[in-house]
Amino acid sequence: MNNKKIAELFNEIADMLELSKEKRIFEIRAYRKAALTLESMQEDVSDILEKKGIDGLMDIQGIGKGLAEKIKEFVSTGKIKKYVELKKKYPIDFSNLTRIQGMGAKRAFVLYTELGVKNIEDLKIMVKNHKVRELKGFGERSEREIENGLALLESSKGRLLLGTALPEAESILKRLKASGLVEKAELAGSTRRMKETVGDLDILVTSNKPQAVMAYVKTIPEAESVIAQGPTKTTLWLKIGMSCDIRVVPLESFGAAMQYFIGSKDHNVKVRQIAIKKGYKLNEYGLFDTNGKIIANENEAEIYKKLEMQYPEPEMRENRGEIELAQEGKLPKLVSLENIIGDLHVHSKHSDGLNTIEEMVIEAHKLGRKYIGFTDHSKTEYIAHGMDEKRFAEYSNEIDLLNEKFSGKIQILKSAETDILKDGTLDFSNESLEKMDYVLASVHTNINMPKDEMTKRIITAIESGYVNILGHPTDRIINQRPPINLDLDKVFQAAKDNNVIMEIDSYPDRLDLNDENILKAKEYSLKFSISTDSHRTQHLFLMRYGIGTAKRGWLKKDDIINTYPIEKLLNTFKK
DNA sequence: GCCGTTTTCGGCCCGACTGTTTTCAGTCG
Repeated sequence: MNNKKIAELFNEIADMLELSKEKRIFEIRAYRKAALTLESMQEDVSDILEKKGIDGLMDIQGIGKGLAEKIKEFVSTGKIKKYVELKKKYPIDFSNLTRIQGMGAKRAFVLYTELGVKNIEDLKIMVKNHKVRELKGFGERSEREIENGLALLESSKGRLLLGTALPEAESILKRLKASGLVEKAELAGSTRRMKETVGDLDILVTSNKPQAVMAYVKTIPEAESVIAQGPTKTTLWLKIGMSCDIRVVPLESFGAAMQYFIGSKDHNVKVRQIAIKKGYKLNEYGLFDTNGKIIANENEAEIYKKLEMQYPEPEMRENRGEIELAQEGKLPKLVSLENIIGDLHVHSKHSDGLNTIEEMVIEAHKLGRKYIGFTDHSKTEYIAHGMDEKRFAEYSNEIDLLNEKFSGKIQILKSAETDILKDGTLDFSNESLEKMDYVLASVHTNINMPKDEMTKRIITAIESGYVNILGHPTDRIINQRPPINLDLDKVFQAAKDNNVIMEIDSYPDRLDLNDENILKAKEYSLKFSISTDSHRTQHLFLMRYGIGTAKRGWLKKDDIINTYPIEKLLNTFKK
């Protein structure tokens, strides 16, 4: 993946430019913005170059001729000349040093010129020998902060999964609401936008006792230490290994604060630009006219309205075109958790699930599901106790019996998560496949195949005439395993031609397809199934993560097959 | 270095918190 490396280089170039005498702050900002964009992009820049050339790069928001050429230079030579030149002057490991809280390029440079610190290891030694506190602009306090930062860096695991962050945030919110000190407490930031990974938590509260709130938040059991605290904002370090900002705002500016703190940064910059064009000023306290008079502040939707825009749901706020749609009044009405009436990817004890089919069915019924499809593994998944044809027949009989038992309450569908084998064939006999209500097919083995072969393998399965849903299509595991090598355009086209549905696997470390790939799949007018990939009853609740991802991919109710009544659903599966 | 309904020049979001340089630069989001 070139994107991450180039992003790192761009950030370092920005760091080094910050040190030059002439203040090229907008050039610096351009590098940082491009780095941010590259980091969150799914498609590798080398693929873009290959397909569309340098123009393809320049189509990316925030990347113009200069940066596109630098990207191209990196892809073809592995280097960026400008970076190499600057690095001669500043032989400092900025990208790691600036990961320390409170350490930017300028402080890192002082450490280099005064103490010769080039990297984290050097810094550790200087901190240990108490050399840092002697520097001008640093003190004992700063040295201690750096020491803490170094320790933190070693213990932190980077961005946490949404599935870890969201429950933590909800537990803190619940505590704040129960404290009696706040009127409103809401989640903001990337967690509110349901981003698949989260760097820190942002919580917003309104209170007429901000001091008391600040005193209280230090004492919550989730907190390990206090990183910073002022009269209206506290930054905590949480035991789970991430920081959490808690801000107090007055009730009357709550809407403006929510708009600001939900982000994303890119979205906000653009919204503020729109405000400026209309002669307004927007900040976290409100929307103001030229005389400083408040136009809107208490209600978030009101702010968008005054800017002549529709209200975009938080999941869409990534500056990926939602602002323009909101201005035109053309935002889609996004799917919601309430629209979901079935789950089409569920495991039981018949393979690697923890619960029986009946236990899963009872839980799904409690959740209000109208149907549940079982998709235990096929025989190739021997570690997962996958089923052969004989065991599939037993499983099939059990489902028939349970359908009689639960008749009128919830319908149980018969399927299997059929492995797509190395050559693209399916891991069940056609006879067994024909007995299923639908076929979910996934790749689990030989995941390191070259792109052409992997694409061919999946398309072969799609064209078999048996597959209805392609399970976790890219097979990535967030923070652990990259996506398989696939030409998604070809796969999506084949899926379109063969009426195959794309899965959005809600399991928090999968979220596959992800938001960007969903947006791409939507261009092919594909349909989607949001499923939980449950392996125990508790997993049936994970649906909300898939919904969040679907909303980030701008999906509407009608795009999702498990919002359909059962008759319509079964029709969708007809070949 | 990017970008365009102020369009090829001249703008580019805005404020909080910290430490320490007592009036502000650096950092962060």
